[in-house]
Amino acid sequence: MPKEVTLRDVATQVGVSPRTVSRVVNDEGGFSEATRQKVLNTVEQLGYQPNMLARGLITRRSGTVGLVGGGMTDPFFPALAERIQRKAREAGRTMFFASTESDPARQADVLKSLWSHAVDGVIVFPALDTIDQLTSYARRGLPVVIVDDQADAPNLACVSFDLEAGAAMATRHLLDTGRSRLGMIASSLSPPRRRNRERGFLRGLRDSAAGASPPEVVRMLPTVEGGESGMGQLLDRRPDIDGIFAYNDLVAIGAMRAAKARGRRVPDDIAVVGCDDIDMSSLVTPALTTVRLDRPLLSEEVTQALHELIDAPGIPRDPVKLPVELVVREST
Amino acid sequence: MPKEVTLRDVATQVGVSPRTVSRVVNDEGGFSEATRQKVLNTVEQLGYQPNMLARGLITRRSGTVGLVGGGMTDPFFPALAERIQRKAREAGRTMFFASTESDPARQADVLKSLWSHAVDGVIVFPALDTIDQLTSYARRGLPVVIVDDQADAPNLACVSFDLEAGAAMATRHLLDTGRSRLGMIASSLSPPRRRNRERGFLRGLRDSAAGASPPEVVRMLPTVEGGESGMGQLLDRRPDIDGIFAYNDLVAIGAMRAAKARGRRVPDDIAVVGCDDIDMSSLVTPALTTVRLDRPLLSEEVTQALHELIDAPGIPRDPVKLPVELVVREST
DNA sequence: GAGAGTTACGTCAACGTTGACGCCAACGTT
DNA sequence: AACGTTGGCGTCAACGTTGACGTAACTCTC
Repeated sequence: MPKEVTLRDVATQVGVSPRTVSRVVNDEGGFSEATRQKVLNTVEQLGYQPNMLARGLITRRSGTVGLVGGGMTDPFFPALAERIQRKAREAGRTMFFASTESDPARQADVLKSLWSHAVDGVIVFPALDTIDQLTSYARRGLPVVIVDDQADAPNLACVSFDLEAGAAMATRHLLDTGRSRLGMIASSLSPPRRRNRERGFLRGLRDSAAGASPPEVVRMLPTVEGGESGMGQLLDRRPDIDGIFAYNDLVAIGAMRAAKARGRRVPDDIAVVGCDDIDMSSLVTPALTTVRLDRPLLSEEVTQALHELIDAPGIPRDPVKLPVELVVREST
Repeated sequence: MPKEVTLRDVATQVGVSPRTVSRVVNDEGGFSEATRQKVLNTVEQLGYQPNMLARGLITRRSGTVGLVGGGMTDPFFPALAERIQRKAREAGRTMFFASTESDPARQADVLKSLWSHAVDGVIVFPALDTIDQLTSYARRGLPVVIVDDQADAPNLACVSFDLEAGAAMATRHLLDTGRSRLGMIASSLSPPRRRNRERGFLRGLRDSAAGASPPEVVRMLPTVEGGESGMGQLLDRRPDIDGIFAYNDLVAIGAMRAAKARGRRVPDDIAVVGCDDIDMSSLVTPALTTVRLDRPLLSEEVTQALHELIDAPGIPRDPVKLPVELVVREST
């Protein structure tokens, strides 16, 4: 293979020292306009590309960020990942993507690998209860942005949606539209501290003056299949159930399928509310009422937090809590 | 920030030279069992992690691979990306992900960035007509696996689905089930060379003895919205149309929506066949008949090809063509 | 017991880049 | 005229690791 073009190659051709070429390439100043032109021309001509490994070895900045998530099977994540990646690229960084499959051990592997590749920072959708793992990295000097969980450490920022409020809104909407026997299909992958949706659901019920009967909650994998079996269990436990709040839209879609399969009509017999507002939710029949999470906003906040942590370390950051919105469609 | 633990730190603590530690860590041989134990213990104790930048600088292997795709909005891609990433990790490599947004210029940027990060190889879903761009990198020594297109160069492998056969199967299925006025919604992002689906569609029609009327083809963005407007155009051009082959499942779902919106029933009035078999396709109503692309198979072939190119360079590889399968559901 | 091979290390340079520092000429100030 | 300042560059070392090579001790062979 033809060896790479290096600073030295450009330097000898122009007739200056590598250091000067470096200065021009990084626009450090300290060179004349004439040399600048000559260097840039030669860079273009030879197709010089700086070697990020060498640069990173000395500056301790690799120009990369890691995105660590549970998996790409829930459409909410890819749509977000794409936006984050675009923003990272606009800031001149390249993105490592890594899936944890919601497994703390895998998350540990993934972080180890990213760390040894000297990423400048990571954005993490934490697997189960891994806050200690993450704060440990943050303390070792790695900028970490945690989505949908809270922690306090240097080099660490937290961004979440106000899912408790969202869940409460969804619940009140169910009650306001005449449902009174509610159930929730929650996620078996959320540790107690992160069960905001459940807290919001219960709060929404408590706040309501109406005499709704005590709610049923089941916990399932947050997938379509999980939603199907969750709905099955709820119907078994309480055949007269008439309103469901689902952990996310996939679960809600599964719940609607199971309801139909059992001869219940949505929304006539049972109302269903999801969470996330993935693209699919407006395409299914009936179109899903859901708590919309503003992905552009989240990606904006997350990347901004990360870039601030990287470029201005040491400044403590307050946790950010993003508002959510109820989108009423046909399923309620 | 606490400085990193290096080979030297381990070495001084154990009382050997850094080179010996390196030998143990990389299991090169040339050390006694006793030192091995001591080194490994100290590695563990100090939490030593090899610095991949330094290692990559000298070995010219960074332990990373790039995955370059058009975007994550089509669910086909994330599902594949996740499998590929898992296999890469099993092979000890970390994955860069980059989206080109189907724009050749962005693809060029992305490849440049990956190249300067010294990726060991890339898997590319090429944007439009960018074969020359890719072969150029391959010739410069970068292992490249191209999905769904063909090229010939050193360090380059091609893997595709036999979409022409798939499209022909879909078309014959439409004809065999009594449809005779067919239309196709193709993709405006496919350059002529890559219009296998269209070729297969037309071949399927030609091969059939039955006197089907000449087909209509429109080209749209391969999205739900594209499918909607494509269906609109087809119905305008030929109101009696009764069978549609869509570029992919998203387009097919859009087409079904548009058909319903215009009062046509699927499958009674119009049959629709998609392509890809994304998860969503079995969830919509009516469930979509589609040409299934075997994602596990593709990810297997693609990663195997890449790892062979990386680990055994110079061996020419024949293009791989993967079989497809028609899944008949309710939309036909 | 001399030569050859093997084992278990150490030494040194190099990968491509940037930080720290130094040098010289040109310029401005008093 | 002497002095500081600035612009424009070069030199050298260092980042953490591995490739190439050296070497001392030990083992085997006939």
